[in-house]
Amino acid sequence: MESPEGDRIKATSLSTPGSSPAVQESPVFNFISNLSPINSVKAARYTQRFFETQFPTPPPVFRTPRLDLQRETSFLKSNDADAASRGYGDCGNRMSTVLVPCIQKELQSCSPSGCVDDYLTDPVEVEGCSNSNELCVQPAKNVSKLSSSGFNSPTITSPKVNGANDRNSEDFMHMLPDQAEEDPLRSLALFETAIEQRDAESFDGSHKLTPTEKADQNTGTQHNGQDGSSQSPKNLQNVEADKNSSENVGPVSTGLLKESTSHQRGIRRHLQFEAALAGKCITTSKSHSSHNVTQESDNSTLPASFRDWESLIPSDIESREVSSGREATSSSQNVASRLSFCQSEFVRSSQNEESLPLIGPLPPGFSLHLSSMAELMPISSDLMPTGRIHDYLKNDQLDDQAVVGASLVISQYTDSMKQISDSLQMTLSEQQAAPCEGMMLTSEIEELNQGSPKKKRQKASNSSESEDCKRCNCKKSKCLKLYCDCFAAGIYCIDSCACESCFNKPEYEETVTDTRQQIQSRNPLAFAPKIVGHADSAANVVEDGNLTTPASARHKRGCNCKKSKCLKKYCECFQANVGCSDGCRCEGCSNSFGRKTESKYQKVQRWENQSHVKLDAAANVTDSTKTRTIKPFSARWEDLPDMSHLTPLSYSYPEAEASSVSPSMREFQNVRRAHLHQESSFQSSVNPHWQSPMSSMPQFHEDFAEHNRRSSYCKVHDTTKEDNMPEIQKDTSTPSNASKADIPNKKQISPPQFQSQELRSSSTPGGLESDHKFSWKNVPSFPPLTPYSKSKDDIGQTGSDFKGHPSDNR
DNA sequence: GAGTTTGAAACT
DNA sequence: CAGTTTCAAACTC
Repeated sequence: MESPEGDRIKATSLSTPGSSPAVQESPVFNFISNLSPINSVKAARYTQRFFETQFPTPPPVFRTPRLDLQRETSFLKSNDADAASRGYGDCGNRMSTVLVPCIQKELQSCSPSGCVDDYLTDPVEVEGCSNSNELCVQPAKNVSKLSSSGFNSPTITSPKVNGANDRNSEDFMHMLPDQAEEDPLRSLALFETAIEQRDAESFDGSHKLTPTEKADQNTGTQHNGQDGSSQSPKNLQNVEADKNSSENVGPVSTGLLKESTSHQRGIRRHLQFEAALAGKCITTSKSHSSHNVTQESDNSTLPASFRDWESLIPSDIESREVSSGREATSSSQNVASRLSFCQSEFVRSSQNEESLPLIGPLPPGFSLHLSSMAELMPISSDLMPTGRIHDYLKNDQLDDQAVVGASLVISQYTDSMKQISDSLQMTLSEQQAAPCEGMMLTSEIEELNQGSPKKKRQKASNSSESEDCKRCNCKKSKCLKLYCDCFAAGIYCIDSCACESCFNKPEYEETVTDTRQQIQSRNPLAFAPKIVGHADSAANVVEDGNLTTPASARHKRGCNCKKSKCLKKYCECFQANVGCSDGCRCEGCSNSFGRKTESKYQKVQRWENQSHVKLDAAANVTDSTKTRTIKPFSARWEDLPDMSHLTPLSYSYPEAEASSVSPSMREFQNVRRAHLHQESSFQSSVNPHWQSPMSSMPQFHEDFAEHNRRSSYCKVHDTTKEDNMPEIQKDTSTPSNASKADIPNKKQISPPQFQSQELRSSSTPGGLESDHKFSWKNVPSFPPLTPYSKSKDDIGQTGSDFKGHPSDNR
């Protein structure tokens, strides 16, 4: 555990020449810092530098393959594609870039508060540190989770404690912030001691854990080789390794770690996205003054579940939490409450602020994909009283006025903290386990968690959002195969899942990662969205008064339905509310959202024409051919809205209609949905939760919003994906033989107008011959599978299927 | 709620 | 690559 401390200290001193100015040494500053997480910045900074000096290359957690980046981006793109890229694959670059201004700021202002501000705005600097310091482990884990959606990042299982968690530090930390207010002198002394020891030992702690982490990872690797197929996941052993390593760190924290680490991690995993949103919530609502200030300050009691975001605020609070496992554990539910609360707050606020990306309530388990959102969320230092304190303390003006002013700020700070803490705790029971829009009550949640899997499932099915808030029910796959919807979606299973022997949990992160890697090795796009949609296809064109909404979204590989005729949810295309394409191998396709081939569409047209004939016999000749002549462009899905008035049904959203109509009616409505989706100018399958930057046309925003209100935010597996299809995938050129879409291809740029045409053609699966000229040339995701593009007529399909009375075609 | 059907995923 | 098996969701009764 010997470390080249001298070198590191040198490096540290170089980067922070003014690390100990008069301000920091002053009692006033100590006291103030004692009441705020300012001091943590110092530790984090040290660890960051330690990392920088010790490891020239970024930690392996940054080695997220581009594919994963795409996947992650698919979830983030809706918010901010650029930000997403910054938050993920470019995190290393980002780190390097943000570090410079941060250090510059430090040089400009040696005040810790200033540093806090810097850290709050440059969270990635913390992330760059992947080593053992508590303040760095969390960021590292955060990064790990960022890439864990790809499950590619090695698990950083190092304990969340280090040498910095010495007795004095812990005592000092425990005082914050309430006790400090009551006993400033003691806190002052403890703080000074803690600072001194941290300065001297933070490197030791980091150094201590570095080999431990390595050993830990090696242990995991060995286990991987030993029991790749073992029933007990290797992560279990890693967990043990964690504990062992933690014991090496320090006796004070080890026991507490054992108590809390597992639980905290589990909770944290489930709340990652919420934590991210919480961070964003704070950012968003920074103008809301005390409320948000308290949210931020309330971190002092937040357990690990919140630290993913909290890591952006490097603070002794973290180590305090770790050292106080009891506190962390007991408050974990509060965290969930707070986070959920903040999530909803954020959603509301984000919807009111144009500058913010539109994010709806997110499904639970988004952790793997959205944990990186925290990185995208600049944290305002305005929320922290440190900035205001800094105003008092800057220029080393430590006169009485400064002391009084700073004390006032601190007092307000602590008061608001308490208030918000109370208010947030009230939301706990309602928000904690209500993954989908908080619709489940605490009693329901408890019942759900206590009951059997079936009971869980039943409960879930009874909940109002159950239809969309899908939870797996895996029995044998251990939720480690694509059979598992959660796993396939890149999310962890949650309590509401009814799965058995589930390993798709944060505790088995490494197992999940390895499994995922294996699957990806077989199929690099196995975790890519199955539904690819061109959001910009929303550029509906009004042709001849008809809205030509291309059903751009398609199943990437296409379905292979044989008996369901693509009219049931067995069909992935139908399930995703997308039409079948020529890439589908389905037989007897009657997908109401769009059939595979043209012939079926012509039958629809015939049906439409027949309807016209019936209603307007005087104007139209009964000959359907003549009808087509009258309306030459009617052979398009876009024209289907015209016949909406001929149908006895009024459109209702799928979720609303599903439960209130008979099966036969439902299928008929499915048919109607095919064109009503066009009517609504957007496919329902287009992700209502994550607005793609590509969907820039304003008229669709309302559609999105409306759909957003009506549909659950938990449709992770189908609809969420398509709109979030990474640009690189959306525009990816796929060889014609890449029917399995296994090969990511180079980006192909096509003229907008051409794409529009192409998309239009895609909206008419099985469109007219004239439409085939587009031939998916630039829609590589749906390669023309000519062998399967045989006419539906050959299959013997009848137009009656589309008339909405297929009832049960089996 | 149990059993059946279905098609994707996994396996050979 | 094709055929088979496994699996979990969808569906039916």
